[in-house]
Amino acid sequence: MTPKQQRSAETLDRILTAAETCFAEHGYDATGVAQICKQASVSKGAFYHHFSSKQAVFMALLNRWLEKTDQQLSSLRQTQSNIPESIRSMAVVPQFILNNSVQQLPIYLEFITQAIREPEIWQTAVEPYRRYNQFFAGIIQAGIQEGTLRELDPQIAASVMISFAVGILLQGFFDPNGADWEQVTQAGVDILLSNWMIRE
Amino acid sequence: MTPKQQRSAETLDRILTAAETCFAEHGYDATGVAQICKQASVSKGAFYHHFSSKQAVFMALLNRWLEKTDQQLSSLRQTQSNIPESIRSMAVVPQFILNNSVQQLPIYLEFITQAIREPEIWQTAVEPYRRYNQFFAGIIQAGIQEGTLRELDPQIAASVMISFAVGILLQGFFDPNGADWEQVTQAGVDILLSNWMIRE
Amino acid sequence: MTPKQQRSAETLDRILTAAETCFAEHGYDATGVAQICKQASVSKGAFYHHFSSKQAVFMALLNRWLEKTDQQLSSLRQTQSNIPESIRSMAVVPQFILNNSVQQLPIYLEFITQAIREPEIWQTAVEPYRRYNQFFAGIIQAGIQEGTLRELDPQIAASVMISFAVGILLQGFFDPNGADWEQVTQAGVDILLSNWMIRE
Amino acid sequence: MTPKQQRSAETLDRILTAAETCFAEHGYDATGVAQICKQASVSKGAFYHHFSSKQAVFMALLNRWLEKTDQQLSSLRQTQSNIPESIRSMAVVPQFILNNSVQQLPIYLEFITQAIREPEIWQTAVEPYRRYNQFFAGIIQAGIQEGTLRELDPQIAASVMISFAVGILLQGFFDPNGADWEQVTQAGVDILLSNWMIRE
DNA sequence: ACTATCGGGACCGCCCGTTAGT
DNA sequence: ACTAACGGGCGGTCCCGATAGT
Repeated sequence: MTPKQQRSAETLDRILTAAETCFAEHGYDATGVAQICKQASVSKGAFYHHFSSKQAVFMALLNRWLEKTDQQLSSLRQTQSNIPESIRSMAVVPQFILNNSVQQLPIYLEFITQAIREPEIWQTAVEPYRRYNQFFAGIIQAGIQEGTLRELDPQIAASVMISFAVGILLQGFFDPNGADWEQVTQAGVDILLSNWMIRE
Repeated sequence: MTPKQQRSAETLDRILTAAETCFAEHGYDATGVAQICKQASVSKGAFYHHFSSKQAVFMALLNRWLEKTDQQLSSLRQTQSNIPESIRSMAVVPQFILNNSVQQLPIYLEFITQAIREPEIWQTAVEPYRRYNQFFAGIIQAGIQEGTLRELDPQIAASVMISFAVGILLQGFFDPNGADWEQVTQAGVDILLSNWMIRE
Repeated sequence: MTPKQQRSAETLDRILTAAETCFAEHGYDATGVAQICKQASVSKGAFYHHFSSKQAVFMALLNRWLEKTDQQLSSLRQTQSNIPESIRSMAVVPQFILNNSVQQLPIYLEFITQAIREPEIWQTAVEPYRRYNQFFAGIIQAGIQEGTLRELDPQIAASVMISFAVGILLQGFFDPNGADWEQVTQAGVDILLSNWMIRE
Repeated sequence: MTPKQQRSAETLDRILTAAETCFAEHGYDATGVAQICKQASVSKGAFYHHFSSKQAVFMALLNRWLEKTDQQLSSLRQTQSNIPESIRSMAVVPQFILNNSVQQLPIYLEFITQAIREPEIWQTAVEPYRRYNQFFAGIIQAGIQEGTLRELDPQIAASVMISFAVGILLQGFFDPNGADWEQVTQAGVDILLSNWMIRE
């Protein structure tokens, strides 16, 4: 890695981070390229050297997020205990997200909003999204095989679980004080497991 | 002079409808006032005669939607059967929405997105939102009283239920063919009720 | 004509005239819309209310010029004398143009240059251009019928005449002092007529 | 080091050729330096290593063209026959240009357009231009001396001839199918010679 | 109530040229 | 000799809103 390449990579990262901040704070449309450049202490020339358009930064941000999520998910699997315990421990995730990355959440909403209208964005997002579904379906499948979960359609079960999580996130995001989201999450997981687990 | 007022009301409605279409199709920011006017076959002057700004139309649209939702909710309650049956029958609602008003959905997402940043929008939206929660909490409360549901915190239960529904809507909207959302809804409702209902 | 319409027409004319000046002085590309607006004492909003783009002004200018040329040509025909005299008297035209509208000439060059690349411009320009050819062919035809010109192909003869005039204009424009263009014109016309006229 | 110099010369030529193509296709102003570099498969640094500015390439192109024209003109003189025949044989030149280098022609128009506004360009172009005039004047002078052309002002005659040719080129370029330019050229040359030649 | 004209700001994208580095 | 990264400014377009007039 020559010093030049390193500098270039730093610039690129500064732009991405600045863009993330700005988009999160003011939204994609309300954020100007000039604003991003200023925040990143980078000239417009540099900006357009690294990205072909404002959209491109948005896409890059999306990809960056998807990669990070991929990593976090795979690290989530390494639990030694049985599947039901595993699922129960996942109950902290929504709460964690709501507590730690509230400011990032508006961007995720915009990812979705844009994905509807920009086929390119949708294409980029839908593939990982479906993979995530498979990931959870796999966990449930494992639970069935290990004999701790009753026989159920893993795909459907995964979708139920994710729907529940997504709903909590969206509402916790929109109205953080409208409910005790921690309790709600807990209650939801309890209900799911009470139905899925095999009682001895 | 009634005919004049009527004409005025028609113009107003044309603007609102046009705005709804445009916002849904291209998004709030990407939609220009001129575009709305053209779609509504109305001059810009007329637009600004009826609305003080683009934001104002957006707010009006939001209010219109909230009112409609209010009506639909209250019509939902008039079920003669017992509460569990009532809830079970609600399972068709998400599917109905996904089938019939897909093109409207992007605008609801924008309502949320904007609500985060515009306190005025948030204020307008959060009150009805909480009311809806209460509405469902009330239903559950009724179920407990009528003896068909076990003792549970109505608020939490309502939130669980709504979270689940919201998650389904968001995903069914983002990836309609990613899962059989009808089955997922059915499965979710079954799980909830199996946990909530009092078994005899 | 209401006062409003009148004001609008004035604005439009101010823009056109300003654009003509700027284009002639600095060229189409080097002239900014802002510059035109400033010269015309008009806001950008007004500019884009009347014209959809910078190109549109250019086209309007072209049309304006073509119309003016149409008028001048038709007024040229009303000569009482015979055709050869008529043609001989036209010899003053190039000189007149070179003396009086030198500053306009760069625009005409740009009309041609752009016409090559913009089919829309070409379409607009080629029709009148061919009409002008017909006009001169008609004159020559008349000379043949009146018995002062020998039998010759009017189309070809007209093209020869016009080619000669165009060449003089282009060179007189590029290098005004490179030759005595008045004499050259005179000599050319003499040669043409000596060949075309019927000697008695 | 010869191989290095050769490589450098090749690069330079690639840039010039690429620039010629781009300028001809999109015009000087509409062509970006980046575009030229891409077409030449060369980096911007290399471009500015060889040329100080975009203008400089343009000038280099102009010079290249003038040199080539110089060569072609001098090769034109080597005719053994008498001057009138020589002139008559030149009638093929415009047709040849129109047939073979139509795509180059827009660039020549830009040479002229720019020459009007850039004194440096004008200076570069006007000297050869006048030399070309002298060249043709010399031919006519020779014709007079050899007794095949009548006594006439060689300068004026040359200008008449060139004007005619220039006019044909410009029109044949603007509207190739507007006339049979071959016939027009032929007719023009015939007229000129019928007037200039000494009849026996 | 409704229209046409207008004001001027601001945004995205690009462009020409420079420079640090190979 | 050649490259990639960068600087900063400008240009066309559009947009929201205001105003003068019907």
